[in-house]
Amino acid sequence: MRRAPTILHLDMDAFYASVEQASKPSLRGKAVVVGGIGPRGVVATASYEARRFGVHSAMPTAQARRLAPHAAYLVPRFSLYRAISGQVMELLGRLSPLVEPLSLDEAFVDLEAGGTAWDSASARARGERLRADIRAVTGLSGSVGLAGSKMLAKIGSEEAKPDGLVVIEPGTERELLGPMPVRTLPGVGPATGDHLRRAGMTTVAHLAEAGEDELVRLVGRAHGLSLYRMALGLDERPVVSDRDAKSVSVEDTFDVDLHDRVRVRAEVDRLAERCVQRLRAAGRSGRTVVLKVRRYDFSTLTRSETLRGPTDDVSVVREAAGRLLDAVDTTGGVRLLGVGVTGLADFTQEDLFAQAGPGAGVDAPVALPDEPAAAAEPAPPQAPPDSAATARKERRYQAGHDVRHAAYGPGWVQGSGARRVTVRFEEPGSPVGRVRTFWLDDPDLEPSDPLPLVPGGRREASS
DNA sequence: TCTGGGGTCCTGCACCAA
DNA sequence: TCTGTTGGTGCAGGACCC
Repeated sequence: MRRAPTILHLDMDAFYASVEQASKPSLRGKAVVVGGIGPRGVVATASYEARRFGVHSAMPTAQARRLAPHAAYLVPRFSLYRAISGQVMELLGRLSPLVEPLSLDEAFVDLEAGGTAWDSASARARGERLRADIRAVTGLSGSVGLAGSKMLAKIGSEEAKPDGLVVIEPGTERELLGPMPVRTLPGVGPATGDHLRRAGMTTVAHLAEAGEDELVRLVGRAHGLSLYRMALGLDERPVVSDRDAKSVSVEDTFDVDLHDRVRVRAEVDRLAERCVQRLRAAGRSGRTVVLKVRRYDFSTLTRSETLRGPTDDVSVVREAAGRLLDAVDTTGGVRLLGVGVTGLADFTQEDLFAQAGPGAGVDAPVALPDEPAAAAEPAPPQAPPDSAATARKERRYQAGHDVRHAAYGPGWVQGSGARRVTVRFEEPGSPVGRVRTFWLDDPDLEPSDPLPLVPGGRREASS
């Protein structure tokens, strides 16, 4: 535990929803829900306006629609979020070489390692400057926590939300943590929280009082030891940049359960191909192939097979996934399928050995399927790419995505159906725009790339 | 109400070899 | 040779995170 609050945690406020509000003037101040909009979709992010109706992340979208029927429901645009995240991460990189991204909208920064803060006052000044720079460059707000450890910095940014900054002064940790619910601590989710509650522990102070031995007895060795230290406010985990991925996987939930075994096998093949594409794009190979099956009753099982050496050969992964599927009973229906690869390496052994299974190994390289560019990013959960013949056609105009009309200019899809698409013509810097409806095959209308949120691309931030 | 997608880490068990 | 121990590896499942 360091003596100055020089670990910074940044958390962008309702990130996906805020990006959508920034790029669509008509949605500012309105309830916006971003996530899967199909029958089995869940909410990824809700704007603060939508949260007032009780909508929150991970809630089934169908339930959100009942709570907030008038909200705007939009499909995520990951390529845009990634681009904006890149701008934010670049600002963090100016503060320190030690930046640890946790996701597109969250990161830790070690200010001391960057020599940009050494005490409470300098850390606070850096944090406020960062928030101003993020606003100038992206037009969005982020909340900042500053403390002597990662755990407390994260708790600080949570307290600071929305659009604030909180410094937790070293020495005040136990007093601050004591009354907080156990769920505040990282690693305590619903199951552990319930477990602890049944043992009579509902606050962090209860955990500190219980002692190490009791916590180890309750939740296991590794978890118990770390839980006890966290409860005392002790957290020595360093900020680590450049973490290597340990696995690559893809999965799809189907709008309707699959019963046809041939179809299930075809989906597994397709997922294996997508998985290998991602693997290759990352320049990696993997040794263990994992098949995931979620059945009609939501019971989930995984089966894995370890090869003799790492591979990035699509036929090897496909064959292994197929063998794993052969050993799984899918009667009753399949809700989700996934294929993943773990045991990642930077080389392959395909040239050295023929891998297990007929048809695999040292034969000619197998061409990857010719997928559209959009396949490089996660498929929206509500629309597995070929879940229905109609999906391909309608996917051209997903709710929230950008379009351009030859006469009316840039806009975004407000909705589509009955062979028509409704577009609102506005852009980040414009006033609220007007709505017009077109035929799906209108030649003057086409999908387009997102426009920058801050007019003129980006402004230079202070350094 | 009816539960996404992409990950990480831990635990327990089986098996094998020294 | 048999038995018990220990440690590594593979596998499956669970919990958690964003």
